[in-house]
Amino acid sequence: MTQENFKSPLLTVDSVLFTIKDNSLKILLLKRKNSPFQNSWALPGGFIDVDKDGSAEDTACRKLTDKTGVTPPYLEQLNTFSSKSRDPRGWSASIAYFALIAHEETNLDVTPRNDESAQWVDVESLMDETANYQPLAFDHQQIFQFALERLKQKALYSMLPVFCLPKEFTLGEYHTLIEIILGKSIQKKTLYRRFEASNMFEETGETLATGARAAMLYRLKEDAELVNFERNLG
Amino acid sequence: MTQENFKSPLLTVDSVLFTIKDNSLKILLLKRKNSPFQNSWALPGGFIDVDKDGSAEDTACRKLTDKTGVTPPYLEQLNTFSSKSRDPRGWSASIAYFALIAHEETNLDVTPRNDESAQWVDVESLMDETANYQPLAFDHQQIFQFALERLKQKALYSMLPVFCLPKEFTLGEYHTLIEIILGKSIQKKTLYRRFEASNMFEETGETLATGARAAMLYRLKEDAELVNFERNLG
DNA sequence: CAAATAGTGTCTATCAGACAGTATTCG
DNA sequence: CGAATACTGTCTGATAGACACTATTTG
Repeated sequence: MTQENFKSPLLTVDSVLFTIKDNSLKILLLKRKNSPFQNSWALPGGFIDVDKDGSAEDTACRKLTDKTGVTPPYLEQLNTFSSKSRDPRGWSASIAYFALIAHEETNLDVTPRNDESAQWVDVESLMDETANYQPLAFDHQQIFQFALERLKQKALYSMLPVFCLPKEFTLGEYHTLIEIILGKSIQKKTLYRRFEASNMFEETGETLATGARAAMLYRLKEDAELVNFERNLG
Repeated sequence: MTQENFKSPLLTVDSVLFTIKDNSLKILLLKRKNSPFQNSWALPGGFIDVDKDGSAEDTACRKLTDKTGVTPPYLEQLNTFSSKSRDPRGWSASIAYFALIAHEETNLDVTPRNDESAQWVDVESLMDETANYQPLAFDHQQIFQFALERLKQKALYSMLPVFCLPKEFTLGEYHTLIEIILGKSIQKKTLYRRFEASNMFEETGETLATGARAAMLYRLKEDAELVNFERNLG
C-alpha cells in the first residue's frame, strides 16, 4: 500500500504571533484577499512551498518575516489542527506555530498599511463574543485560544514572555507584561527573584525614568538559555 | 494564489505507544513490509485516509487499534515532524502522537505474531547506540526521543503514567513505574501524597499479595480528570 | 520471631505569597 | 518635604525530600 492510493490532504502552516502593545496583549491578524473566507481576518500563514521551505518551521518563519520585516526571537510549534471540515476545499491540516515579538522591532508601526491588511488585534476583543465581532477564518479562533493557553501556562513556569518585550526593558515592564498575560496581579518580589535566579539577563548600565526613580534597563545575555522553574506561579 | 500552485507534501501519522512490561519501559514497533525502509522497525502509523478519518487523531487511533486490538486510554498529539529530506519519496510531514497503554489490555501478549511483525521494544535498547542496533525507519528515532522527553516531563507534574498500568493496580506498581520512567529513585511518601491529593482513584476493596503484606488495589474513578501539580518532582 | 513488603509520622528545605520597609527622583 | 515609582527584607505557608517508624503477612 503506497501513498498513491490516498487522496492527499491540504497542508498549511499558520502562526499566532503575540506582542504586548498599549498595555494589552495582541496578536497579528491579516485580512484575507482570496476565497475561502475572503475579507475575513486570519492568522498569518499559507501553503508550504516545497521548493523554498526545508521544513514547516521555515514556512512559518518565512510568512512572519514577510509580514513583519523581522524574524521573531521566539518561535515554537504549537499543534497541528486537522479535520475533514476545517477548510471548505476539503480534508486539511494546518501546522500551527506560536511566536513572540516586540512590536517595536517590526515594521508594522512605522509603515501602517493603508489598506489595513495587517493589524495587531487585542486578545480581549477576540475573546469577547458580545463585542462587535467578526469570526476569524477557518478554525483560527480555536488555534488562537490554544496558543493563548500555552502562553499563559508557560508564563507560570518560565521567563518566555520576555520575548514580547524590546531588547532593552525594565523589571517594571516585565511585571506589567506578566500581569496582563495572566490576567491577575502577581507580587513584584516573586518575579524579581525569578528574574535574578534565571541568570538570563544583564544590566545595560542605562536607566529609564518614567516619573520618579529611574529603573534599571536589562537585556538578554548573549548566550542565554530559556530557563524553566520547578514551581508554578499562583 | 491557491493551493494548485503548490506541489503537495506527503502527510502521515505516526504514534509512540508506551507501556510498562517486565520492569522496563517499552514502545510498540512494527517491521515495515514495504519500501522505503523495508524490513526496518518503525512506529505504528501510515497515511491519512480522507474517507475513513475525520481527523489525524482518528488516523492515529485507527492504526493503534488495528495493531493492539484496543483503543489506548491515553492519546495526545506530540509534534509534527516535517522536512524535505525525512522521507526519500519527497517533502513530507508526519503528525506524531503519544499514547500510553497497559500491555495486558492489548492482544499482543495472547497472540504473539509468528512473523514477529509487531514487538514491544525496550526503550533502553533504543537509546543504546553501542548495542546490536538497527536504526529505525525515517526519523522515527527522533520522534521516539521527543515522546520519551514528553513522558518524563509529564511524570514530574502529573499522574499521567498511570495509563501504562492495568485497570487495577497497587501503589507499589505505580512507584516502580515512576522510578523506571524517571530513571532515578523517588520517595514513596511523595508519590503516595500526590496519589491521594489527585483524588483520581478509588480502592477496589481487593488486595494483591506478592510475598508479604497485601497491597490495596486501586482503579481510576469513573469521572476522573487528569490532575496536574504545581511543582515538579526532584 | 525474622524477613519482606506496605504504608505512616514527622522533620527539614525550598520557594511563592504577603506586605511593610527603604531608595531615588521630581516638583 | 510629599508623592511617585523602584526595589529589598523578612515572615508565613505549602509541599517535596529524607528517613525512621509502624503494620501486615508468610514461614
